[in-house]
Amino acid sequence: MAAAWCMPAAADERERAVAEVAQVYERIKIQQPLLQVHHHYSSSHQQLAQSLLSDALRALNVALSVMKQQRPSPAPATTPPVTSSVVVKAESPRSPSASADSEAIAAPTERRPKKRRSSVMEGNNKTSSSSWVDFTTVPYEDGYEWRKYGEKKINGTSYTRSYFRCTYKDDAGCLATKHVQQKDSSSDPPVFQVTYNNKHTCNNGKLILPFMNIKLEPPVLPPTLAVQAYSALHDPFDQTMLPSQQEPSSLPVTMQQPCGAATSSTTTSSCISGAESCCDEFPVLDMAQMAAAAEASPGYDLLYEELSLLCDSFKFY
DNA sequence: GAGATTTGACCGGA
DNA sequence: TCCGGTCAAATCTC
Repeated sequence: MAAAWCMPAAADERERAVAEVAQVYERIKIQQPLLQVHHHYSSSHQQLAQSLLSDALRALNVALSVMKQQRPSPAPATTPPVTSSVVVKAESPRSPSASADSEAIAAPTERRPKKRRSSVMEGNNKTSSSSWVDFTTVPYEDGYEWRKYGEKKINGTSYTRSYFRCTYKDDAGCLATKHVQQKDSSSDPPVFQVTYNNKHTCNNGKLILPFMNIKLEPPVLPPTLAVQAYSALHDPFDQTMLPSQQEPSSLPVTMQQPCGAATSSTTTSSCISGAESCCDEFPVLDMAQMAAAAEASPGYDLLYEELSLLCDSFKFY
């Protein structure tokens, strides 16, 4: 059965699954700051939510690491959104007067002619590179640094779209870009659509989680940890979720027997990357407790929803 | 003064 | 021709 994991037929599904898990990881990570915003929560609720989120992020990262480890061909940094931070400023931070002044001073005459672009624009390579979309209410920093390089009013939208590229584009040749578009819906908090293009090739794939103040590196972990991750994200009594009982199209159970051995760990900077040290204290999430917290405080609905999504993502494993 | 942001122009695809 | 994405000069911030 482990062989099935390595079969090319499963590659697409695996890629999809990895992307899905990574997306949930990203969303949880991005929405963590919500806990800091809602000060009216009791400290115990905050602690609970914090704990749950930290556990979920750790578990997800472990699972992602194992999944990536088992890919048939090495595809470094193809994981979509285990990345990226969005720094969206309030509309036009520049003061109106400054803007007006600059216009009055510089506007009248034409700008100098610009250099002609090279024949192939960077963006035109997108067909062969990755692109994915995320929706978030808190487009905060998430570990990568971005530089804004443009802003456009897009037809049919009420808000301008901001364009960002990796700060290290020049230094490291990182081609990661993204654009942020606030949705028209009058939801509170506002929802932003973040579209990512290309993966980060900078920073050696390190992921910095500012909220938890730890660094995660793509770890090399024993597959048993992934099983723990799976267990941690499920009601341990819900046997219907066991992969062996999934429909035929679902992915096989492979974490216990990966194609390639993954035993050595070169990472040291975080608990998640330190496999051995984490095994003993790997969390077991109490979903009932989480649901209760969600009921007790409306703000937890989002978090609960994210974690439920997370669990769903693991059903196929 | 260096680096980041703003913003109109430019470019290519549909 | 329109539109989305990018460029790059001008401007701002530290």
